[in-house]
Formats: sequence, structure tokens, C-alpha cells
Amino acid sequence: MLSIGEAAARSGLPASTIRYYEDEGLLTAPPHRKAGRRFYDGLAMAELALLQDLRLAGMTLADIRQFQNARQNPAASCSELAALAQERARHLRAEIMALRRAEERLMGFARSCTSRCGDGPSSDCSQVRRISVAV
Amino acid sequence: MLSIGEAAARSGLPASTIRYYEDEGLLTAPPHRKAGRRFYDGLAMAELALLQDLRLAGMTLADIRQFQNARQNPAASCSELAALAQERARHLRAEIMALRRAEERLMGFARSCTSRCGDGPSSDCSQVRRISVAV
DNA sequence: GTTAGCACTTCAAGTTCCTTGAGGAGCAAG
DNA sequence: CTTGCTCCTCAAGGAACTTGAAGTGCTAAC
Repeated sequence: MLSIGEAAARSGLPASTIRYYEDEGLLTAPPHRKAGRRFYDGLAMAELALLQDLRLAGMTLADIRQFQNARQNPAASCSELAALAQERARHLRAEIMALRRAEERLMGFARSCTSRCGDGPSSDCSQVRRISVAV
Repeated sequence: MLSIGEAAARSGLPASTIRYYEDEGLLTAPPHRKAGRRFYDGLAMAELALLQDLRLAGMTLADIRQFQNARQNPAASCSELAALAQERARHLRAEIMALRRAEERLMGFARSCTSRCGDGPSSDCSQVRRISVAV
């Protein structure tokens, strides 16, 4: 049983965000309480982890609310849930590629900056600074 | 010379966002204007692309404003600029790894959902639905 | 020529997703 | 028993856009 501070440390989210998600109805099973304080077990931590993954996958909080409702509705099709997760994973793969391209371009910027200007201030690299990213 | 609509299409950003960035002073050279309308040349598009990369790399608009100021200041050290870009690229690599992990977990969720419940609605997979993400 | 339609303009207000702050309470150590 | 830490609620604030209203300019059809 973790306090909200410990849960925050493990998940990497601020405690305020965890409380916020609960207020928004995104963390389903209301966690255990002792003297008003929240305590999180393994199940609650797993739900939080899934929530984080869905956020990373680009789902809005409204999207996630729907998904959680479907998860809790026994009449919902499992294959639908799986399809949704797979679609989100695809979305993630696309975003990963975009980030990789951005990473390469940033390294390109850094390279052209150092190779042309070297160390220290330089007044004649303004051109590099302006167009060093491929036009 | 691209109109803002063409620039939006090429960059993938909405035109409103491009205007917003300009209002915020993030697009340095104010683009050409004809009858009040914006037109973007290769240099302006390159600046926009760099701006996008920096946003993807997790920099706030305030961070980027600083970076742009440094880029335009001839007294600023090129190696500093390069170091900043490299640090951001590192940040991006870390985020890419986090996204990859999230992608794998989502695929794991989808797998356990289909393998245990198959097609169609199922009432006895609530356990899977609740804890299918590794605790 | 003029009228319709579309992309553009500015400016203000709205939205999403948190984050911060005020004011207070439980609890363990000294 | 007081100091200090973490926690609580509730309300307000902030970052990064997004949307809407009201108007302008070009282009193409009638």
C-alpha cells in the first residue's frame, strides 16, 4: 500500500496530477483511504500505469474516460478494446518516427553549428544559425 | 513563396498555430506581406521546421524564445547553441524510449485481451481488463 | 461589372490539461 | 507538545493552443 507520494515517485507523475485524474473519473476503483488519505495497491498502480500509457499514446482525457467505461462494461467486446489499444500503439509508432526525425535534425543543427563556427563566439555564422536546418 | 495555408499544409501545423507563434515572437524574421497576407519563403519555412523540432524536443515556448534570441545574438557562442541542441536531442532520445515502452505495454494489453477473451462480448474477462497491464 | 466563394485578416474568448496556492489536519520524532 | 513532513480540499492561475465573430481581398462565374 503506497501513499500518494510514493505512488507519485514510482509513476513519475506529480501527486497533484494523480488527484486530478481521480477527480476527472479516470482512476476507476477509488483507492483505499485511511483518515482521508489515499493508499494505492498493485491494482491501482496498474490502472495508473495504463492511464499513463494511453496519455503517452495521444489519447485525450475524454477518450480515456470512454475507454475506461468500456473496460468496465461487461457487454463491451474484448476485441474492440484490443483493436483500440492496437490503434493507439500504431499512433505511438508514428509519433516515435516523427521524434526520431526531429532528433536527427537537431543533431544536424548542432553539427553544422560546431563544424562551421567552432568554439567561442563568432559573428560570421549568422547564416548557419538561420538556415542550418535543411531548406 | 507560400501562403499561410500552404505553409500549414507542408508543416503539418494549423495556420492558427503559425500565427500564434508569430504573435509570441517565435518566428523571428517577420514574413513577407502582400495586402496584409503572410508569405513564407524557404528561410521562413526552415525556421518553422526548427521551431517544430524544438517543440517536439520538449522545450517550452519561453525556452524557445531564449534560444532564438541567442541564435540572433552574434556574441552568443556557437558551441553553446550546439550544446543546447544536443541536450535537447538527448531529451528526445529518452522520450522515444519511454514511448517505445508504452507502445509495447499497449500491445501487451491488446494481446492478453484477445488471447483470453477472443471475439465478441465476454463477461468473465473483467480480471484481464483490470490487471492485464503488468503489476 | 458584380456577385459568390474562399482563403485570408485581427482580436477576444474559450478549451484542455494540468499546476499552484491558501488554509488546514494527521502523525512521527525530538 | 511542538516541529516538520506529508497529506487534504477547493479555487484560482497558467501554458499552449483553438474557435468564433466580423471583416478584407482575390478569383472565377454569370
